[in-house]
Amino acid sequence: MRLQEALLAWYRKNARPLPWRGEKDPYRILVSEVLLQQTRVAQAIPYYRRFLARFPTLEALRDAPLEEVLKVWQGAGYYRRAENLHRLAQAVERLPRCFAELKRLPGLGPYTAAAVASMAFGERVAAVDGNVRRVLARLFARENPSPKELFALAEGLLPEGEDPGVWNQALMELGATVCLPRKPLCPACPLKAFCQGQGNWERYPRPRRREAPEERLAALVLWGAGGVYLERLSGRFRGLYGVPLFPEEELADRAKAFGVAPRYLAEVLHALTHRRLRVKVYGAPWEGVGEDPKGKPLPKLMEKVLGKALPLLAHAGVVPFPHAKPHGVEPR
DNA sequence: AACCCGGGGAC
DNA sequence: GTCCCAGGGTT
Repeated sequence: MRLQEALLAWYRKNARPLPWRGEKDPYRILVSEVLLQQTRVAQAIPYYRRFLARFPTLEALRDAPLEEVLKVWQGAGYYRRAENLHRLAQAVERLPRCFAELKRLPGLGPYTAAAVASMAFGERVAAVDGNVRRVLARLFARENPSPKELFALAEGLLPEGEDPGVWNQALMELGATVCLPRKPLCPACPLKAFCQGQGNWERYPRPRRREAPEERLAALVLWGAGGVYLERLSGRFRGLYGVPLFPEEELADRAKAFGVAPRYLAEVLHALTHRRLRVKVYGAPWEGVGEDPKGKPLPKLMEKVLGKALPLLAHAGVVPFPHAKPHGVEPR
């Protein structure tokens, strides 16, 4: 048990003071864990505060319209998380108290269910996130450990008679602050005496790279009375709002469907992890009634698209919104 | 187990 | 540009 004591002693001294540290309210723990899915701590913190200020309880979240939930989530990314959280609030009266049942809730996989079960309810279950995966891969010198193997290794490390929630957090904290992906601080590591990957950290876990293929899209900015045409997006960015976005080759069909003759305005590049989006932005005056995009939850890509299109449309003689001033984009 | 999905930001 | 973040879901 010396390894456990070493890590816990280190954690007590070095744990970062995060807003959810020591939190016992299961709902608040749930919100923090969902926000932290594939999201860095520093980015999640302001959303955590904002979300709980607006939706302090499961009931408050349940009674809120989805659009408002998305609005609070705007900018955090992975908007399905917000949808799932909202669905979850409407599906259960209160949060289930064990890992197996938590895992059945929408948006809760093995990691989040284990995190909530251990931190909120003290269940003795290992939470394996990206940090823990890296720590364990190095500690046990595994190049490509499977989720099953990682879970078994993590279970084996769970200390007796200690708070499993604290232990899980300690392991993650080590990965987040010492056992770093690129430049691990091995000399400062409390587990260096136990680490089988010492000196070969770059082998564990073996990095696997995937190429991000390019996707060619077109966006159509239609300017009518009162603003631009916005629709609820489906597929990518599902749940948020934006101008029509579609494969480039569909431009003619879409323009015809709207009865407009679009002209090319600009090109926007947007990189996701697995795709590089190359978006040609087209604009056209439009007969319909548009909206002010300011009040809608928009993904970053749409902010880029509108940021380029609106000043150019203004230049083309369409009346812009007061706030849609050209910011740095000079029309030519 | 393998693969797909997806926003953002640090570097 | 690359990498990966306190992953989830489907096949």
